[in-house]
Amino acid sequence: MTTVSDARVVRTREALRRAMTELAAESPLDAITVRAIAARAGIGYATFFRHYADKDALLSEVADLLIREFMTEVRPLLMQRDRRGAARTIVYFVLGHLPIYKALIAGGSGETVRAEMLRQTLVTMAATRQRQPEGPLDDFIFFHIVSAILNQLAWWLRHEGAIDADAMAEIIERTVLTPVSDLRQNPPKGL
Amino acid sequence: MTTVSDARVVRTREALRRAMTELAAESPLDAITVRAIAARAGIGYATFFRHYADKDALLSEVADLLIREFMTEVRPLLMQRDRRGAARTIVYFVLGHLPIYKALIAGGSGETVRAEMLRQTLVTMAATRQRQPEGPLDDFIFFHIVSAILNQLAWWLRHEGAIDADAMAEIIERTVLTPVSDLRQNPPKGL
DNA sequence: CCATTATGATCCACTGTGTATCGTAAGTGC
DNA sequence: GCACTTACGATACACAGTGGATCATAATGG
Repeated sequence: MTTVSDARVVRTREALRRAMTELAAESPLDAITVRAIAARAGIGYATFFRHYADKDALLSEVADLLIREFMTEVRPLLMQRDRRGAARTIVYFVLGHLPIYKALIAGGSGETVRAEMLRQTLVTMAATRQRQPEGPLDDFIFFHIVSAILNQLAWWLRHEGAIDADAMAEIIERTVLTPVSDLRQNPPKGL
Repeated sequence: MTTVSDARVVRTREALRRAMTELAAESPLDAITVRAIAARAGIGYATFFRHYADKDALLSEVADLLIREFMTEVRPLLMQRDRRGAARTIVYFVLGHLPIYKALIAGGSGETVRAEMLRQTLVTMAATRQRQPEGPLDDFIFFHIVSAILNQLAWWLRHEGAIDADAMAEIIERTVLTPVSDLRQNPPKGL
């Protein structure tokens, strides 16, 4: 395959990721053609396939980079007990990278991208988990936290300005983090 | 267009809805072709287009029927203050119609179907709302309730048997309904 | 029973995908 | 700086899926 150290390759892939991000902000994923991505990136159509097997591979890479960046910042906060601090960090991190997160999480393809981010986050976290899950409840809780926060952020980014960042952090803490923490400490009987 | 009272039309459309439901349980939506739907339904390819403009129109109708059925049963419960009862009703209703809900909410196209159900539910509820939303928080809360419960049900149906119905109802009440109720009664300052 | 109308079969133009080829241009290593 | 390597753009292609059209056939409702 292509050499990764070649400056042309780096340029081309960056252009493709950028084009994908822009287009995903404007329209649903299945309305975006490979030709449109290539055209937006300013590269030839066939060249696209030298770098990515298909549209979804490119989307996966974009989502993956986003998740890595996000996790690096947010994970340390999740480990400590300060739920409000964690919520604030998440909200302000998104706010600090508004264009790309708005495009991908709340844009025309947000649906698909959130599903991909959820999938990759679950895989990543499963691999790097501190302690093993103690039962189905742990799996459920983790799934719920990630999907609920992603969906809440999507709403927030689509209604920019409707709720200020600190209020949003409080909402995430009170509607997701704290209830889930209570559930874990006092599980339903029968589990 | 086609006459709705003609027995042939009724039969054909039922066959198409059934085929769509079955196929949606098996594979992601964009992997399902109109030809496959027509073949599964036992009707001609071109006949499909006499009844639905495209695949998505059929999916919309299927989702719409599902939502009507669900709402008829669940809405009265949501109006009262008995949150645990409402959660139990939701869970047992889904359990009582397991095949179709499992197929559509948790199946191969669950992603797309949940998005469609969320969309249609928001539209329906906006039209029949008891009182007008009092601000952005009401909009947000409604979006969160519907999407969080749909996602939790999807997890539950995909991990059938992992959590029993009563425990699931308790979880929905404690992680969604009660926190949201608290939020509404005591909103973050600044809203 | 008969006029109506949905249906199945088939054909077609159109769009998007992914592969192959080939001459050109740019980058890399010495 | 120069030669070698490799990515690139352009183009052509087979293939799959879409949605519209036609027409003879069969089911339906009055």
